[in-house]
Amino acid sequence: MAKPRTRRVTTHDVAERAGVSQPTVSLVLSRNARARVAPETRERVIVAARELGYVTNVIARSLVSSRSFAIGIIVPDLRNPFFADVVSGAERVAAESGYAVLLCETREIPRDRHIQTLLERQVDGIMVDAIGGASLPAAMLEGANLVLIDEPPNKWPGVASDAFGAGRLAAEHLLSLGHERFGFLGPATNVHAIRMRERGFVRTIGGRGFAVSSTALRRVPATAAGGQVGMRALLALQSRPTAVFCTNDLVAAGALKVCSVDSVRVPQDMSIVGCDDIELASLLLPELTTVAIPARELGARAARLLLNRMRSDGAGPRPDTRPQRMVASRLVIRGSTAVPPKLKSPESPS
Amino acid sequence: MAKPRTRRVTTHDVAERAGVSQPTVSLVLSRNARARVAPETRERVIVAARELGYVTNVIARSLVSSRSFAIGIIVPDLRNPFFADVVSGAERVAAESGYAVLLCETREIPRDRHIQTLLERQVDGIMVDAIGGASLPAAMLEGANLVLIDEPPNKWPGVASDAFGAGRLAAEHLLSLGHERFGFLGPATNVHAIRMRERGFVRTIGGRGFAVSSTALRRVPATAAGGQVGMRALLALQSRPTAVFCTNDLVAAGALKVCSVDSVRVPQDMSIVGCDDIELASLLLPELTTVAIPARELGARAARLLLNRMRSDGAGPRPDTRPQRMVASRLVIRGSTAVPPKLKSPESPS
DNA sequence: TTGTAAGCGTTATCAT
DNA sequence: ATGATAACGCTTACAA
Repeated sequence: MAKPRTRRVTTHDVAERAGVSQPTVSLVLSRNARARVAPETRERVIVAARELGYVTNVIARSLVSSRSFAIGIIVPDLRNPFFADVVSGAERVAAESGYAVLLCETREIPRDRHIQTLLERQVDGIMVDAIGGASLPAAMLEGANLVLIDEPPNKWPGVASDAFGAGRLAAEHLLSLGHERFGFLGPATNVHAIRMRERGFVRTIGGRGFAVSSTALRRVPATAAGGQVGMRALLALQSRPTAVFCTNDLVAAGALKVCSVDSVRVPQDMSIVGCDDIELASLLLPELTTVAIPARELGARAARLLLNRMRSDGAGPRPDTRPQRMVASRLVIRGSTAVPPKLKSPESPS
Repeated sequence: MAKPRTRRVTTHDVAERAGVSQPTVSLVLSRNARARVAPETRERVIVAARELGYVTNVIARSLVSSRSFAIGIIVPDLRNPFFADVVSGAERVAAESGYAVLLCETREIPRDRHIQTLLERQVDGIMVDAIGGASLPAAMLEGANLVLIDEPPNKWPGVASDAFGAGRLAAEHLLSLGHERFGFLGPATNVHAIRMRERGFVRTIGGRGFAVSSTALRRVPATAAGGQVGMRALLALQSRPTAVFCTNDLVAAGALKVCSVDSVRVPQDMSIVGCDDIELASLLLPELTTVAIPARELGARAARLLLNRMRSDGAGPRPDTRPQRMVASRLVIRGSTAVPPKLKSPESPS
């Protein structure tokens, strides 16, 4: 009962108890099972280990093998459901492969500091999501195993959602409904995916001869509060848009709320399209039409890519630069979009 | 330019370049700065380290110091915004203290497997949130540094939200509005905090001579879908409750949606109270009256408690069992609650 | 098949 | 003030 201040149980302890040498224990307990050990010896070791409550010391293993069996993931803010999903997907894949995940948020701690500590911890790889891949400290990351999530193709490999396609899908949907006056709500940002959503939307609209007028393109933070501010501005416009694409669902939720409060009927008077398809989207009323970005899948793929590259590592200088994997976006039509209200156009006086 | 397959830069390399011994480098680079080294020597070492791009190997440090400077956190599912907040709060505190956070979700991988790998990685502490603290493998955790989040007081210390108080606040609010027929929507679960929310509500109602009739207490999953199922059942009841408390905001969101769809006006015909106060709550229309549980604060406190216990560790057998810290709940009155509709009571024929 | 010996990159305890 | 020297607990040749 009264254990004398439990010291760690090591392979030496197990060896002693089993009456074998320490390396033999190591062979039995850790090895790829392709270690050739006499069955009865093996058995003795296993029994001794269990009786002693032996726990592998991964730290020691890491030191000698130069692999930490840990990977890091850096995201802006876990409170954004989108990033929580990305992390969740990555964690799952990593854990299933026996890798630990070191979580880093850049909300309060600068990105490069996180990178520094991850490097010091000898992580076998790092995943970076949406935090300016272009400006990463290349020197520091010399030889590091890096995978970018939702960043532009770069000196590092990565996985990305089809952000341009997301904007395009939103635009095509609204165009097909017959809309002609469009608004856009989103932040001024250097996050690639966010920019591409906007570009996909604007370009597609433009390709049909329409445009998002400069007054109807509002720069607002990518939050629900931002969406409210933006939509209020749009509603105050001389000639309101009949359809608005929002950079993400949070913004769309804010926009939707302002409409409801101001008795602007959605979708009859105003169509709203979001992006991401977080759970929130289907809880609002009307339910939000949005473009689904498979965040969890994105994280999972990034982790898989990272694990693959780690395996193939050490095989000399790698040809690297595999093509960027694109994860398809998907339009989810729900209740916040419809045909535009009858326009009071010059030709048809009301 | 063409670096010859960069081998790791070690303190030996730095020592050689600086013309000092390896331990001296260690003294300069790592130590609490209270190392007594000649200023010029120190300078030479620092310069050499920078020129070589030296990066501390925390793994090696861990091995010798028997501390990994890492902590683990185990949560059910990061996709629940509540847990994302808990993790976020913990990560922040840990990172600020130089600790890495190993993230573990029990959604797909069993809890005890996570614990095992955490232990193998020699984490300095573990935080466990809402996953059955009572049933934790005590033997395995012998001597481990554990902090429970939102679990009942136990053989391990912990921090918890005032879950009973949350239920009580919801009840008092509805009682003060004059409600007399109550419903409750929540899961049958062994998660302590969830049970206590229910108990706080039911007991408080009961203390005023009212009760949640068995038909109005619906067991549904703690999800939006569950809330929908539950509310549909309540609406179908002979004598509907006029006020419903939901175990969390997700459930409340589902309930609210069903009401809207069925043209049951909230709050005029039906009052709904949620719990957690996740962002969603203020994005719905009407905005959700709810009991705020400071998830982020909960995570932050848990991390602080853990860090404190780690410091005070090694000081022999610890008296442990410090009192459980309770984080206060707070009622947030928004738009989903109001006085009950005029009742068609037996005494006053319509 | 198994034991001996070496070493991973630190920190820590000594002498010097 | 600094340099040998010895751990930390493990994996991996290599020898027996």
